[in-house]
Amino acid sequence: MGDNKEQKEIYYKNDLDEETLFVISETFKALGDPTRIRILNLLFHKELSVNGIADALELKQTTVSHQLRFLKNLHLVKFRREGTTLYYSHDDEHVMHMLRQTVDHACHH
Amino acid sequence: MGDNKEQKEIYYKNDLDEETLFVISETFKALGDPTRIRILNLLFHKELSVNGIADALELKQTTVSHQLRFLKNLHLVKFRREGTTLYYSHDDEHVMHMLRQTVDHACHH
DNA sequence: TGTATATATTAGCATATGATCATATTATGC
DNA sequence: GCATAATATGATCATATGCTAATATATACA
Repeated sequence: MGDNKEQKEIYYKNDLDEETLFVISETFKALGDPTRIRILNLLFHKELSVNGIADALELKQTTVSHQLRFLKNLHLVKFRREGTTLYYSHDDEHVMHMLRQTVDHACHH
Repeated sequence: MGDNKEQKEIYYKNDLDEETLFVISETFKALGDPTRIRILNLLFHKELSVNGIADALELKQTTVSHQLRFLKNLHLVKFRREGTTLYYSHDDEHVMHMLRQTVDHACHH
């Protein structure tokens, strides 16, 4: 490896430690399912209730709820309560940015 | 939605069509497995033979071969032949960039 | 042709995943 | 308290996924 640009060069290990690997793969796994992609894409602009998401995407309430729990565990979405209604919104700029980039990449092709 | 920055604003659909959805989810699925992440991370710097990858990551040759086929089908890696040896290297800058970003994101935490 | 090396393919199995149904929880208003 | 609306949870099932062993293919070279 060259010695130029040493200040900007970052050394990357040939292999990743188990914990890092787990975090990375879980993050990408979250984006590796059509239903979750649709939900996150929908939440790109606006917050929505569980039933709001279900109606917009023509999914069962229970399906949406399960996937939202999955996304919430990974801190990719958050929610606020208003009475009995929970309004969900996205909660990870990095992931949303990657999703947007990849949507663009896929569309312009 | 505002009318400002109209030239740079892009309209995104509330829902994605099936084909786009498939491409996106397959791409992220590829990055959603620890073994494939390790292989791509290893190929970030250099090209390597199948056995080279297997040795570096302490994986079976057949495991590496299977995952390379998976990645090749998605055009994420390519190879060149030299005798009986196949040297694999990465073949998708966008995906490699996302991977690097996410590795950084996961490490600095 | 035969042998050795490198890689690919097939088949099997164990586990993970995602959708659905039924049911439970939570909050509101009467 | 009771009824209703919104959401969450648990269990089940079919399918997807990933690793492995065994086998096949391909190339080089004697």
